Amino acid sequence: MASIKDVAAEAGVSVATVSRVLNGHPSVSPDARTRVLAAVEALGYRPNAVARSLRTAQTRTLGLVISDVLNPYFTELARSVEEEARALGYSVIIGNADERPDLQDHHVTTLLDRRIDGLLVSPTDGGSPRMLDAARAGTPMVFVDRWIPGVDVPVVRSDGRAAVRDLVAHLHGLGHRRLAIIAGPAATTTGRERVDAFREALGAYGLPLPDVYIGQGDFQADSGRRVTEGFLDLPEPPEVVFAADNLMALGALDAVRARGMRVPDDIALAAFDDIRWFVHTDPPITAIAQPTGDLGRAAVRALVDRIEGGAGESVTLPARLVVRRSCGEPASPQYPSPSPVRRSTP
Amino acid sequence: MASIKDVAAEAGVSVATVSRVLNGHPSVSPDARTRVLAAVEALGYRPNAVARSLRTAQTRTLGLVISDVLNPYFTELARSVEEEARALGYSVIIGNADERPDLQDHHVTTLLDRRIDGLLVSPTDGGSPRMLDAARAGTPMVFVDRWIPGVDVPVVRSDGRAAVRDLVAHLHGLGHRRLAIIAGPAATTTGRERVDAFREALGAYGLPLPDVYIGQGDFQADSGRRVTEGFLDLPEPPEVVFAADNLMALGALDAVRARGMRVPDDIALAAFDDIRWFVHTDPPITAIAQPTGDLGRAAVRALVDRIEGGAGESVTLPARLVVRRSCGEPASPQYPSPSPVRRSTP
DNA sequence: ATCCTCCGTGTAATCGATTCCACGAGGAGG
DNA sequence: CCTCCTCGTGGAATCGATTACACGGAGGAT
Repeated sequence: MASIKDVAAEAGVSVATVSRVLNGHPSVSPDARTRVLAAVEALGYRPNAVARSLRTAQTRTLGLVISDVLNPYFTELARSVEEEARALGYSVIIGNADERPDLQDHHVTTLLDRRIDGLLVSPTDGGSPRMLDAARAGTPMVFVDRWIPGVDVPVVRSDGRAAVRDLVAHLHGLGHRRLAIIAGPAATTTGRERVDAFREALGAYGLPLPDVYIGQGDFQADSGRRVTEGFLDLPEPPEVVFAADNLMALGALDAVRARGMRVPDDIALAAFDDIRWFVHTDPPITAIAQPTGDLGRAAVRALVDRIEGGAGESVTLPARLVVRRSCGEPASPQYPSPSPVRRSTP
Repeated sequence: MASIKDVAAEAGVSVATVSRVLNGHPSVSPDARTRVLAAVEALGYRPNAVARSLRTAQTRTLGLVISDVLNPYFTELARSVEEEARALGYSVIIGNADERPDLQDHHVTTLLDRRIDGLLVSPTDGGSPRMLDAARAGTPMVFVDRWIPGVDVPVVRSDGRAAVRDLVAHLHGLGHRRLAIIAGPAATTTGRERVDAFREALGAYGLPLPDVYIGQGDFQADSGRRVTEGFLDLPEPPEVVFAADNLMALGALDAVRARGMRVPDDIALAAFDDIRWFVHTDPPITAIAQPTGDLGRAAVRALVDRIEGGAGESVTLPARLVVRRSCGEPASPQYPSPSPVRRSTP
């Protein structure tokens, strides 16, 4: 593959001049510029990004470590991240942690070894040593969706509290009183927060959230299935199951169906994270939708800001409830469904 | 960040010795080895992959350019590719083309600029100049899922012909005679092949595939919606719609529902590419499933083989029909459904 | 005792870019 | 006519690794 030397030889100038032409420096004569450009064209030359990165100590690359690519929420996040990064002149390398701390560590390490300019992380656990070291060492970093308390890194996330209150209001209005939740891993902030928000919202109606109605999941479909089976085996099973992510909702649906029971007649179902398929499931699933695209874009902007010496501001965006039929018929009798319940923040 | 020089200074040896320890060369005294390792530990040193790549002219990185990350089929493919690559000591950088030739070109270019060791592509179109140049220049390359005829590059894909025949047999057995297809872009091999296979299978039953029953889609949900609306507006609408990918099936479902019609009573639906949600849609969707994970793994093995000087063999794996309820009740009366129709290749 | 062979180690070249510095030519100003 | 800038350009250092080559010392063979 042609190098800058070949171009210089072909154009009859020095490598310095070639470099100047390629980087748009002003002091190059029109003549030299033309000859260099012609040589570049003739040789099909493309600058070696590896060499350039070594010299300039920047890669114009962002690392994104997500918890699970198979989760549509994260795929969408990844897509918006790449899009915004591209618009700002950066590339993105994605590392998929599959909810496994060891894999997360592996990806953080490889990304750091590649000297990415900044790191976007949705941590799977309390924080791997490698990640904390990097944060402390000053690697530009931003947490997205999930974060690690006590680490001084900007966080871009969405706040589901209001939406969870709306959901509980909706469920209470439908007459449901025994509500259960399939929680995410306690090591993640989203795992804990969604339970807290749910408990708090229930409290406002004087409803308890007994321990047996808190199932421990891991954001994967299988755990949703397992936990739901446990709920159904209870002497007094819940009337509603709220899954803390879309994959666990899928598992819950599997479990309910395997018993020959029906949603919402026998048991109601709601989920955190809205996905396109929820419109077409049987029945359509009521869910809390995050502004995923906005989250991804905001995260990239915060990170690039940090890279360029800024502070990198934390951002919190509201989630919203999307009512469908999986919790019982909404007030308005027939499809198309009424405008979703929304809480107007005063 | 500490460099190899710092480690050398700390350990009281030369950089050559440090490098030898790090790369496991035999001629290093136990004493030197210990001191180097201690220095590495003390400084938290990690080798700079950029510098290493420049010197060795290899990055131990594979590029994967896929057509659409939001399509679960490709996410699953990407996941299995990364998994296998990791097992073989490679990293993967994913480029999402969003079915846009210009974006595909952008990613191929950036990946090549980074001097990835090999490229895995699922081409969006007839082949961008950049890609063809790379193939001709000898960049190790493997096509996966889709390919470009006439280019001398191994292809790893699945053959859906047998499964399509099974599908048509199933549909014919259910009494359907007017079958339509939502095709993918004609520029892609999968776009053309699925139509051909469908036509051929219909031919075996003496059924025609009139042009009005071939809708032109682009593998995105919107096109599925649009094409289906067109079908429903026909004086004689089809009894079955076969979508050439899962996103167009989603669009078709949207369109049918918007008309207040029902699947399969008013119109039957089948899709290419099975996804987990198809079990829970209303109704569960009959689909042709590709062995996605195997495809991804085989593609990586073929590519790494090429990188290491081998020939890189093409691989074709069979797809299979998964019968659900979206085309009408299957022979056996009640859920759980009977074993899927399968064609035993003689 | 001499010579040859390893073995462990260091010096320096190298990969492909960027960029500081120096230099020569040419124009402007005194 | 001499001096001083400016401009375009080239030479060479540099980034952080790997690795060919040279070298000194130890040990074995003769």
